[in-house]
Amino acid sequence: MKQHIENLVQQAIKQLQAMGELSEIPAYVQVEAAKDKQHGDFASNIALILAKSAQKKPREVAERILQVLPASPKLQKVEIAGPGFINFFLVPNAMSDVVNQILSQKEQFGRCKIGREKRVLVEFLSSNPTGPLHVGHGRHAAYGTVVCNLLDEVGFKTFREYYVNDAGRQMDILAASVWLRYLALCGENIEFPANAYRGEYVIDIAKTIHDLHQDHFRVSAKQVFADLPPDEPQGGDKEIYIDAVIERARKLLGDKYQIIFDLSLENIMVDIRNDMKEFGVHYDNWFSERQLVATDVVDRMLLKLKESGHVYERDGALWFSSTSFGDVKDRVLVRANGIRTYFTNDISYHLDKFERGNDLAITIMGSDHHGYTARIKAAIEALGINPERLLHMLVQFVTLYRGGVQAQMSTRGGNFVTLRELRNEVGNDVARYFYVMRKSEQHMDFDLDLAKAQSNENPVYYIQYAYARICSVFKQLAERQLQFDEANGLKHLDLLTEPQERELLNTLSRYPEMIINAALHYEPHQLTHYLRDLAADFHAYYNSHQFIVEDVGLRDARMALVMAVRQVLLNGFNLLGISAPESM
RNA sequence: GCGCCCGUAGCUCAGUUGGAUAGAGUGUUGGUUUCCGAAACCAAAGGCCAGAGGUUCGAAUCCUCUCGGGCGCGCCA
Repeated sequence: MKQHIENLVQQAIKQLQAMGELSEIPAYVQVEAAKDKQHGDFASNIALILAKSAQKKPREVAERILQVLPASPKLQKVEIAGPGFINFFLVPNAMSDVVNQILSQKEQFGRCKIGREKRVLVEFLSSNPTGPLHVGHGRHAAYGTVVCNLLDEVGFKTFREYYVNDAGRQMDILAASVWLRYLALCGENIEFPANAYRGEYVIDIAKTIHDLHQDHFRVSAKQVFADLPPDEPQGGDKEIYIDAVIERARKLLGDKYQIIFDLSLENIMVDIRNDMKEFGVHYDNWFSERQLVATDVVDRMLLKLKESGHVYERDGALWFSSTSFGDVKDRVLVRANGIRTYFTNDISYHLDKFERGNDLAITIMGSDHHGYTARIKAAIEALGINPERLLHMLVQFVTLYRGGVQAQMSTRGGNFVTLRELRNEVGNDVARYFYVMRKSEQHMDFDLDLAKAQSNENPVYYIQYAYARICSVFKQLAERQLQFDEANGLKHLDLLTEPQERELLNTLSRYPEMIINAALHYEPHQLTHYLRDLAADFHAYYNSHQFIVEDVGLRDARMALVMAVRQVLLNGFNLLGISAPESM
């Protein structure tokens, strides 16, 4: 409908241009749903925009547009208001056709092809596999999934990937932590390093290993700690100390070190995969940094970068002059000790993404890493790839609130730490919905009391209740031995003239454009807001009119409308990944 | 110190390339059920869009500055 009116206006101004009354016309005509019912159903500010170049008063321009505006059976009246807005009033059931569309297109309603099957690799979450996922990660998982769903819905081909950072120092710290816990289980007297991973899960992994291999990896505590530098509590440096512990573990364990390392990694990854599976988050690929490093892609990348002329040596290290591409300082690729940085591997990973034939690569990451985007884009550009093909979406932190006060989030504190605990407490649907109902770059307060409220306060139940209510109406119809005749309903859509029905038709017809907007801006919250609106329109309708009435034509028409509402709710739920309960 | 993000109702937040009287939820107050599910609906109250300048027909939105909050600025990942 919006499109229809835009076309009419477009035709009108083209004609005026042909008549020499307008010099330049804008690339597109802006028509939007009027906020105030007194302003009709749609409004356009086109006359205000054209006024300057036409050197006329806005209202005069509007007059001229109206005079040449093509007639349409959908329009009841068109008028000029305020400083020069053109308000369009539709005939009472101009929108009713949308019911027809929804009921015939079903789950296809809202899909389109503007993505033109472009391939988009979306990397999200990608946390270090050094522990279970916590509540902050949940937001990444939910946001990433829904963004992908939206992109697929408008015709892109997404590929969902988790980059497993299994190659860095953090992993060695984990392996060492597990080993020390394991030694304690063997009966050794272990002083746990200040900088080691202290979570319960480390002990669990150690137990698993001990159950499996008994004392196979046992070394006396005396050997482990002999001649190590002092740890932080003893006045030393915890970083230096933990590195020394790792070195010692490698030396004492030899080949067995890798077994501990792999078992630790495997345990964490199994946990993360299960967590994601339970949360309904699907990945097409789990991309291992270690496997990446094992290929020649890093070497090839470095060669290409050198050929680009933006690489130099200084202080024994190899540098990339990212400042040539707008970064604030140059970055090290290969350290003086010969070891490549995380950055180097990551550039290679990104090169690989594009070599795999993706048109676009989206990285969803924590906003605390925003300083990282400039250098990686710089590297991509240096490699001859258009940096606009790489997009970074930032996700802000999550703060939990319980009883109005901030819940403890530290690893030590007993309250929520993990995503799994949150899901168990509030349920997957609520967690999913809450995570995406705020703009991603907005810092989020997660109110646990609200999330757990099985009542009117909870926005998830509000929209699910609308769905269940509609299902209930159809059950009621059957109980009264009545049939719903869809064809008959569609034939009588012109009977839907109540204000609540108009409102509902209006909201339903907004759905496709809302999906496009949400997808193209990577904003799932637009969908949650829309569903809230739709549910509210339905509840208002429900409370003011009976659907199951004597008049068969009216009854079928109303049932058709309500069925269309149910379909759109379902489509939205599917995109969000929440359930559609037929009763609650 | 430099850079990025943010500041909208008591609270949590929308506000789509600048548009008409800035909107929801929640909370507060009052009302609605012989009727398909009251997890609902209706109504009232609640605002100097952090502050000050500027751009123009028109600013929550764009520019500059100030204040206040978050996050970055490793040969870590």
